Amino acid sequence: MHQKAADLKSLALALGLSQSTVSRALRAHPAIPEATRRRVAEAAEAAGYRPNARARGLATGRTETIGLVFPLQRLQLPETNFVDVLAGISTAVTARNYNLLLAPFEDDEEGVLRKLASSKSVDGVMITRPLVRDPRIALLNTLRLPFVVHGRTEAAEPFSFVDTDNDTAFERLTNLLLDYGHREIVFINGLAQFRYVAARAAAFARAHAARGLAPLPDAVEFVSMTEQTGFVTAMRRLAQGPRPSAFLCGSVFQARGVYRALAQHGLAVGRDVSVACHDDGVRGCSAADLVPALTATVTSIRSAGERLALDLIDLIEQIAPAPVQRILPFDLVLRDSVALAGAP
Amino acid sequence: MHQKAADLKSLALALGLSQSTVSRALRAHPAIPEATRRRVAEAAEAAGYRPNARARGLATGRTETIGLVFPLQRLQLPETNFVDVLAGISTAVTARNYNLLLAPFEDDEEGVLRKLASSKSVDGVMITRPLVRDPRIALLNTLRLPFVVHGRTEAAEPFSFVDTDNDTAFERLTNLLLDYGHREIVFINGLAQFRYVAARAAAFARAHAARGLAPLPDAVEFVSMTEQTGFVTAMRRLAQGPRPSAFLCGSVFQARGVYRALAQHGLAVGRDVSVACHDDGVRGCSAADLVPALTATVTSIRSAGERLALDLIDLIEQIAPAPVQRILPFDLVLRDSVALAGAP
DNA sequence: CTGAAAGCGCTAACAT
DNA sequence: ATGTTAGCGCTTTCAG
Repeated sequence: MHQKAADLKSLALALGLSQSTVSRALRAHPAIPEATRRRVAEAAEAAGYRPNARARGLATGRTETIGLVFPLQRLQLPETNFVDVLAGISTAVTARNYNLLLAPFEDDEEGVLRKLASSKSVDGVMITRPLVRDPRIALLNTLRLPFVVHGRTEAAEPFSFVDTDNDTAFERLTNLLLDYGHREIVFINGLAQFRYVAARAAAFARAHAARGLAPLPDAVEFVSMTEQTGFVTAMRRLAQGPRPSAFLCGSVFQARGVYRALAQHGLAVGRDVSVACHDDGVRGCSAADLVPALTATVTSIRSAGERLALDLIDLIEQIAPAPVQRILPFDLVLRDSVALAGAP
Repeated sequence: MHQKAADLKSLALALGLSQSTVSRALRAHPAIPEATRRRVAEAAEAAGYRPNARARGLATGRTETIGLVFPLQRLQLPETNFVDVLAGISTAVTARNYNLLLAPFEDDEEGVLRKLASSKSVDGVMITRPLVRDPRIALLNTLRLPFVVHGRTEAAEPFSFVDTDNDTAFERLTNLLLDYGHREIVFINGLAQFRYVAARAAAFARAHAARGLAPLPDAVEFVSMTEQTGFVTAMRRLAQGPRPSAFLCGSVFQARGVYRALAQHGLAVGRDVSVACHDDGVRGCSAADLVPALTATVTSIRSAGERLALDLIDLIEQIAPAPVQRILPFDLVLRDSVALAGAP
């Protein structure tokens, strides 16, 4: 047995067939009879043949690789849901037999996108955390690089996205607190530049308006999504002016900080001050595990990641017509952190 | 302005040069005079030219892409240092202008490695968490795919690795506890199949033996590296037999669990029972932040990830001769969790 | 049903 | 210093 390169040419030679026949047989081209297909498949198996991805890509114009573009910084934060998104994406690419190219950037995201597009190293990309108005949409459209956004944004042109139903979730959370009689609600939201943060703030306002109620002045705090920020913000709000009757948080991280602040003030979550939040299902950070258990709208950011990749692949393979726009559902789970306002 | 394909051919045509000259000029080949180089560079810039990565790869046999092969499961654990490794790797590939291909697997790691090798989609790979005897080393060597291992293993053939100095770290940690007079030390270690776990256990034994001391029977617990496991294991050891005088932990996660177990038993860390551990510098999980602050050997797993990628790239570009074997240093940081044994 | 031949876009001898 | 000419390993017309 001589160790040949195990490429198409040598396979064809060994089988006494032409390269094209072997190529077709391997890809189960209809014009190839079952018998030949089998024979070729066996020879390929025996030789340990695998097509050279680059050569195939050069010939077909496709790489079966998708890219994930993200700020390097997102891996450096002490708290991040990025891993969960990545886990979902990994599941999807494994299932669909695609490769995943990680494209971190420090500041020049546009450069990275341009490079991915023109070097043809991926068939499409996923981008995350869109701004309220996000220039990447227009860029990717002109680059003609298929893409799916994790989250929505305002854009003139249509684009594909996978997003949590933030509007409804925060409307329901706000309504829940209002139903329980809370009128002084502080909403610890995320940073204002992100579209989902804006959507949540709008939902909060909408729920109040629908009942002819006005939120507290400065009801909404636009801060980062960390335990520390949740803590600091809650401490500040507890120190100044009348005590809020409830806190609404954008993430379990923030809610943890709020719990800590309340404990520090000797206030019992639920009895003294209610807390509710949105729970993305980040590993090891479940609203259910706080004490007392935290009322939350729960989704799975992991499956959002999975859908993100699956939708992109469908788009690339034209299984789905563009744009694919998907809004993921959530459950509102009542636990112990919300109680009637002004109870004993 | 007509929108040409912006490939080498059209560039060459527009410039009135041959493809090869343009190709050379773009890569600053010495035989090309500065004037031409400039002219070409400007035209390329203007046309927005970027080489087609696949075509270049096919011609050169190189992709400027490295792969990271890992069990999908590692992204699903509630506690993992994987993100930190990934952050380091991302920094390195960004700096060296390489691409990073993520290759998750469910069970068939060998299949993934074979595929990466034969499809020629990466120039080399990084593998992690080697077993005591790891079959991947031999496989990768026969596949002739350049690789660097995060961690060491027993192997007949030489291979490149980046590893923490586990032996020395755990020898020093053990010696520290012994110096403080502790004789009943429980070592909450990792799972026995991993080589670094075995190395740590050996260091623990060595430190005892050097003083003619015998560890407790069943001194070493081979369990997973989570807070929960640390908690459960410590609870068990506290319930059965004489109370250990100190706990040594493999990770801050486990140490957190030990802290919780001690609190539950009304024991004060430091005063009643000492605790020491190894701290990989995982984001948001620093030994310094526990209360009381935890004595630990500290390293940066992030920079280990960075070295891992840098060494692989050096190997690929033959900047460094194989094998590159790097053992990373650590600091032993004394904090408040270790006190003299049998003190008031 | 199968084969011959022409690319895909680039690099790298080998000329000149 | 620049051009000519083969490929790299595969897919895909186009003929038979």
